[in-house]
Amino acid sequence: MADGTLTEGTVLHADLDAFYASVEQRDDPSLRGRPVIVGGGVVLAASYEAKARGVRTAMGGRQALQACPEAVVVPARFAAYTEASRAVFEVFHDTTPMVEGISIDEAFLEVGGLRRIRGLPSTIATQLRADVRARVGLPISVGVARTKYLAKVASAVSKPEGMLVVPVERELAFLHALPVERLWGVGKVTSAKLRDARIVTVGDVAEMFESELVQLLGSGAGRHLHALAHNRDPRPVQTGQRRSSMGAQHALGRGEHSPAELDLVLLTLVDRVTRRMRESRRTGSTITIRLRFGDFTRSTSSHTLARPTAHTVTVLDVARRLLASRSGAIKEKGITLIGVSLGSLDDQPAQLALPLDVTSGAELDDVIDAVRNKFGGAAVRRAVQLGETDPGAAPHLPD
DNA sequence: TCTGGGGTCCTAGGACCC
DNA sequence: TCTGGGGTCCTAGGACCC
Repeated sequence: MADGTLTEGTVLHADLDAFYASVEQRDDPSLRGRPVIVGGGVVLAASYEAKARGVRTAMGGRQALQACPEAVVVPARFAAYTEASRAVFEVFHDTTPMVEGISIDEAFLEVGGLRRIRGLPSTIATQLRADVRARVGLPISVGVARTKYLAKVASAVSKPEGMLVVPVERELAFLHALPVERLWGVGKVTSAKLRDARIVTVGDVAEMFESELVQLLGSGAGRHLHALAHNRDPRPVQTGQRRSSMGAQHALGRGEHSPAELDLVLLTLVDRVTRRMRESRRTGSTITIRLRFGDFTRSTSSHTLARPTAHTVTVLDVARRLLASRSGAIKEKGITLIGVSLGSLDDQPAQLALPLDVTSGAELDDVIDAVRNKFGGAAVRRAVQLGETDPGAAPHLPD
């Protein structure tokens, strides 16, 4: 760069700070400056005041209150977080068209093409933080670097409410000083394996041969970590990424749960997922149920349909059979969580034109005839039209 | 003091196909 | 009587992320 001795990367990683807790503090001034915990059973989010006293995300609620008895515990308001996220992403999109959302509260932004109109990446990042604060009222941290991964590390290091630019010339020095746990993909298990092998910093990882890491961690994780430790991360910021599965889950209390109760939970979950899918005009063909048992072990079972669907009854039927296939384990160990998800997502609105699963043209004709006889030709045309333009709006037929 | 509610990606074996 | 190499899909489980 002509106007500085150090070169700026063009990838921004923007990450809202203590997102859920910050929304609560924004909406209720009495919570500002105080330790706030969102969620009861486990901590979904903790404000920085609470984090300073040792409260961590995913911690048990009672443990959190032991660490910080003066904390204010508030229930989660997911609708408010979704709305806040939407508003923040609007600011992102006003900053650059190249936005890749990663989760409800973070995104990558490519700003390399904006130099002439908006200035250096660091200038854009500063403006972005001010804009989010002014327009949405939330604190956000931003990392600036040449690669996505490094930008993400930089934003994490800069928290809370900070900003960190890692100049290209200083990438490796910055990276190698960090603990291995900062590497994307190093969690509890991998961290323990690495530490057993006396690999403590990213620099330690960088000194190893790729083959050694592969031997230690398997080929996928080994190669991945080796690349990250050398800051090799060629992935560009990509817009238009679509989710590949959609699901819903529900934690059950310990103790007995009758089959009727489990079936009701299952129905509620299936209804939630399929409704969301119809709203976003997606269908899916692989149905997975996820269970957690009383001893905290887990299992999943899945079934793939011949054709994708978003039809409640079709999915429910499969989910019921999958659940029934695990009834032995449920009886034996007790059940504490049920989840349902649909994968292999697809856009197939035609499949939803009629919310009935038919497997042949003849069956489809029978259905259409039945509808025509009962409701008249106008109803058929309207259903088909709705199905083509907005599958989620296709009316369900009465029994 | 036990433990939300979403997601992604990887591995590995078996079935099946050419 | 012996029997390769490669590919894809499905299922189950595990690690990890926010």
